[in-house]
Amino acid sequence: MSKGMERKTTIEDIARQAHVSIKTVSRVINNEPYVRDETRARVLQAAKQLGYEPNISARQLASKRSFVVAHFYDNPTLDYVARVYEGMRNACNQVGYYAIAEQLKVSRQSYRSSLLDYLQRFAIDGAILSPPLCDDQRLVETLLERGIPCGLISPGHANDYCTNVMIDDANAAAQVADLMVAAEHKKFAFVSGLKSHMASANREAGFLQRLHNHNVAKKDVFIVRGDFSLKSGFEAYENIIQCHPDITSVFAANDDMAAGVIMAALKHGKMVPDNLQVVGFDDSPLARTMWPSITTVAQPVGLMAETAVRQLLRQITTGRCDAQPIVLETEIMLRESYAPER
Amino acid sequence: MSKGMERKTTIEDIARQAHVSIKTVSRVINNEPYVRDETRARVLQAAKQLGYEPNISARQLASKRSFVVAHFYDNPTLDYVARVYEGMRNACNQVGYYAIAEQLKVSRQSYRSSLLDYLQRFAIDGAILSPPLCDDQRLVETLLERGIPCGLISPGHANDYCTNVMIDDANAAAQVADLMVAAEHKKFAFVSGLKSHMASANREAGFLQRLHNHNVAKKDVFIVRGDFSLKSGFEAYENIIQCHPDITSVFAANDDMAAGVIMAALKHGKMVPDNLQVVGFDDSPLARTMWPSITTVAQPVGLMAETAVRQLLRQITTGRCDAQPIVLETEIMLRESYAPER
DNA sequence: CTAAATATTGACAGCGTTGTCATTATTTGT
DNA sequence: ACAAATAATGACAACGCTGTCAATATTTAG
Repeated sequence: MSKGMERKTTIEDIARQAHVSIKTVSRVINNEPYVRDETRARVLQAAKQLGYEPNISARQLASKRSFVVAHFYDNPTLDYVARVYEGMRNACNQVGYYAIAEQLKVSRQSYRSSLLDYLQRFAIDGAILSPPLCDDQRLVETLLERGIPCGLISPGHANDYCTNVMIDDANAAAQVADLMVAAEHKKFAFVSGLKSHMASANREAGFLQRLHNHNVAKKDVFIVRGDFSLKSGFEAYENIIQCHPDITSVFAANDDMAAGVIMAALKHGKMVPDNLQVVGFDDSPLARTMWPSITTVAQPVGLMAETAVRQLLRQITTGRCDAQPIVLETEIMLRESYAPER
Repeated sequence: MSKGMERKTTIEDIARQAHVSIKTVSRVINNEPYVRDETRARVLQAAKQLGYEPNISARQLASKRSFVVAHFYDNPTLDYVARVYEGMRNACNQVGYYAIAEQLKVSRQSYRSSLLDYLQRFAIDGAILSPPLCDDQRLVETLLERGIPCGLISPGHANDYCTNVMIDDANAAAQVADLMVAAEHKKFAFVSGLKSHMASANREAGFLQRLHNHNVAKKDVFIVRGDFSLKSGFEAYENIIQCHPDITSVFAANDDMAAGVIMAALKHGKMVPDNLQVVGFDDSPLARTMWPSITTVAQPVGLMAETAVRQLLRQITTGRCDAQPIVLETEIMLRESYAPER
């Protein structure tokens, strides 16, 4: 039972070694003003030498801050939640914060009271909200009212009182158009998602606009409405091959539909990418797993979360909120479903 | 800035209301002995009435326990990690514990020292290990040496000094055999995973044995080796249809390969499930997303984690370890790729 | 050069809980 | 009924840190 527990070093140890009071050490650790540079350096060195790690519990207890940032989500894929969590952890770990995740079922009547319960039990210093929660005005207000700053990931509209982090869907889709045109394709199809989904609409607009810029005629672009499901992608392609069998290039608003397109193509004897190139969106696990693997637009979900948390922590520290949306770059993951040389 | 923070009730408030000392309240809260039943009831009632929630930080600080259980994993899918996390949270939340997750890259030389670093920074009361970490003897020993009890999820071999939670792969596969035979199929194929993967081998054995029990002749069962990838499932079926075009029933050792089988079938004009029924294993998101959706064996990953944590907490409390493996039930998720009536 | 302003530091009291140990009931054995 | 055991309770000091406020340097203004 002897837990090789060599006592962890405390502020007091540092204070002794640096010949200052524990309060001064505390000031240095917390980056507070009113410490002479020379003193600060001495303390920092002692801390480093002793391998000091602050005791979070003591901090929480004394300061009444929780050093916890929570991610509230509703019903995205677990993969998405995990990526957000990882990004949050990256930002948190460096500065002694904790990240936690909590599902909040908006569909339930009582969601607001269950949020309040939660806040009662676990004090949190900040909240990260992902779609669809980030677009729930009431929810955001509830949090802000209680003095909890919020970071929104991919909000439909940027909120003036929150940190906002998003991608430029239209621009990402435009890059896909560039790619397809560069590969000398002439006839295209776009498989859209539910029209209520703002991002899908932006992707469609960006894609069409850029094709237009490349002098692709309207008649050479076919648009099919899907619902983000694999099956709807399958049906979309059945539709496409029937109406426009000469289409060689399909861009789907998400990866599931892209996979459906590929399967339908397979059924009709079309080889991907030889006879048909397909591009998706999201870089979901399926895009990697699929065979052929799917070329897709990767959203930097983890980085978005990391960025949101960083900005949020800055806001917690300074007290000032910078609502200027931060737009992160997407990346096109070139994989098997797209062949650059034809 | 006024954070509607109506002061939370403390042990002291309860003590006052119940006319006992704070220490007695502490005893009740922690379920310690040496409290008269009548007193206990009085305290409990006061606590309930005041809506008491223990202050975790203060507890941690005073008791030097962390009330944290960590999940260490290496490289499973994020989906898996998320499910484990959810299960852990279920077990933890009820009893005031916290769950955290941390990736530990075994491939890196320094993984052991990075674990020690981690343990240095975040004291934890228990660890949950999932494959492949749960089979790393050195890792487990390192943790046990430091007095940290471990719970293993799906270990290759049960460890006598840990909590072990697993499923019965052979039995689950046997149930699949029952299902297929019940649907009056006569010729079968099994697509295996990597042979180094113990679970895959068990699934194969269980499946074959049960078919044999149903008087299916050896010649009516065809085995193809895959590597868990979708592509290998695709190739497996190309192989199957070439050698035994009359096979109507395929069981794959995981869902990705099952999806590959379905795609290959599609290419060859076979409709699923009309001309071919396919069953997978794992209940991965793909099995739900796929069209047709895949009938598969669901591992209760969340429940396994929850169970492991519960047993682990019991061990932390009592100090005694019950290494008797806990075997949980799998569930067959009937979906589109299997048609019971033919 | 001196008073006032400001920068820098430290003493000390909590934060809400648990651990230790002393104290006071209650039960048990004879 | 009495001593010895055991059950039940409480007083008080940690735990490691931050907040408050007083004390002491140092700089600035006049």
